[in-house]
Amino acid sequence: MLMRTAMHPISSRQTATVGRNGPPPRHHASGNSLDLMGAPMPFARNVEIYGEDEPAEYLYKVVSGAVRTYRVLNDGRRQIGAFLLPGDIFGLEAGATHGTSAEAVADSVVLVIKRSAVMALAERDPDVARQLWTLTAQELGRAQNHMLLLIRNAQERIASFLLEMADRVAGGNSVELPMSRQDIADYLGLTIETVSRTLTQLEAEAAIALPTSRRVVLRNRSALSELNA
Amino acid sequence: MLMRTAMHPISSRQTATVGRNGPPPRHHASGNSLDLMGAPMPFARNVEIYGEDEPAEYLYKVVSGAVRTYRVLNDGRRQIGAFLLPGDIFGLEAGATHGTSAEAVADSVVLVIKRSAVMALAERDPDVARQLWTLTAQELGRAQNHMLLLIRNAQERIASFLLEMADRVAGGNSVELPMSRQDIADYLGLTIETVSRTLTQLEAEAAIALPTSRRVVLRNRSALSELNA
DNA sequence: CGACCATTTGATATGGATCAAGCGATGTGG
DNA sequence: CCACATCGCTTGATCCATATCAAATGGTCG
Repeated sequence: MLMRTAMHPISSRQTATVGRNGPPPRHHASGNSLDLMGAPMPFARNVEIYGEDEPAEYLYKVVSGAVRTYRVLNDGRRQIGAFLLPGDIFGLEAGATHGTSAEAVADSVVLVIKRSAVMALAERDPDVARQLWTLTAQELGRAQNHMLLLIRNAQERIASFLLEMADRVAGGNSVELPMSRQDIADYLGLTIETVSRTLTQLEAEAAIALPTSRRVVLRNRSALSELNA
Repeated sequence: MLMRTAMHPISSRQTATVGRNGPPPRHHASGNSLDLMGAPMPFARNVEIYGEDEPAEYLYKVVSGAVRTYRVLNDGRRQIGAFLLPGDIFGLEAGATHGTSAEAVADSVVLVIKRSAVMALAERDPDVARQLWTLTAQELGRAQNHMLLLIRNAQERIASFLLEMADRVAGGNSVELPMSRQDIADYLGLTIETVSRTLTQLEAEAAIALPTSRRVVLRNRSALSELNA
């Protein structure tokens, strides 16, 4: 059983992790307590932002583009745990090292925030501590939902994915997907072929339209919601 | 696709949730900062400890027996997210409500701890706050591992499960499983038949022995570890 | 002993993986 | 600016792991 999956592509070679190149220049960004003192940093498509088991020196917030976090099995099978979209925070760890790897799905800009600064703040301010905890708890909730997703059939997984993306991207019923079919497959625990076929099938059933391969129009949300169970 | 699964059994009727019956009498238990002020409470096999979306008034620590946390899809499919064994803490939420349901797998004793007390403590003591966060982060790590599990084949899932249980139960190579085949199936995203067949198959391959259906002897850990990938 | 429940085993069906080829868009070098 | 190589996606044919349906076995409790 060796389901084809992206065998962590070019990324491992063209790594551009912050930690290795030294910290980015400081920069002030006003906003919520966790938006403090971050430096915006560009990452090209498929470039690694951090690797599993690397020391968690920074945490991150997506400004533009999209990011995937994932883990890889010995034999190369990849499970994408989350897609992060603008506004989403990622790479926040309670422990010393990252539990997943992260890569830019498309050309992206990411706010890079020093973990030590936030941790020091949390030490003194219970509200900040609570926010950190809450962020981790939300990620846990997402992970638990994702487990439920992985026991459903292909149509249900795709429907769920499309509804999720439509809700998060906020463009009404028309969504421009930032990720490839392979990314979707590795997020949903399916093969690229099954993803493609299922999308075609949903189009045939008039649940969606596919003007281009990356653009999806939800034509019948309630049909998708029923699949979403 | 309606994979048979335990349709949340008797439990919903014979609920014995703490919140509904009023708090248990106070009782002092010495130990780590989170072991404070808990009252031991017995739960019979298959009895609900708390339900999804119920207010999280208490957190819990297994004293003896075993507990399962799970979520259920509309159509009844159940995904067990974790088995909790003696020493494990569960039901700790950053938000106001529980994200999963919890039931006793076998007759169990559980330490019931008032959440408000712990929260108040965390407000003043950054170390306690950090511990709460760390506990949630560990659960997140488990959930991420579990997602990886769910994309593997049946043999790999079973092998991984057996190694996990053997490590946690700490009885050398011989493990008495507290849970039924149905529980295992719902934990691994398989059917009860596939679980049974795969165990039989591993026994035929001399990787394990099954003196009784609940007792598993690991005869060849390295064979199992290879499957564990 | 008999009823019940959990587990195993057998036979068959099927959803999604695998293997393979074609197609359209995008980018590159001549 | 066009021809060609490349890449991502779709479609087709077939296979296989696991689900499903069904029955037998075994262990437990009254």
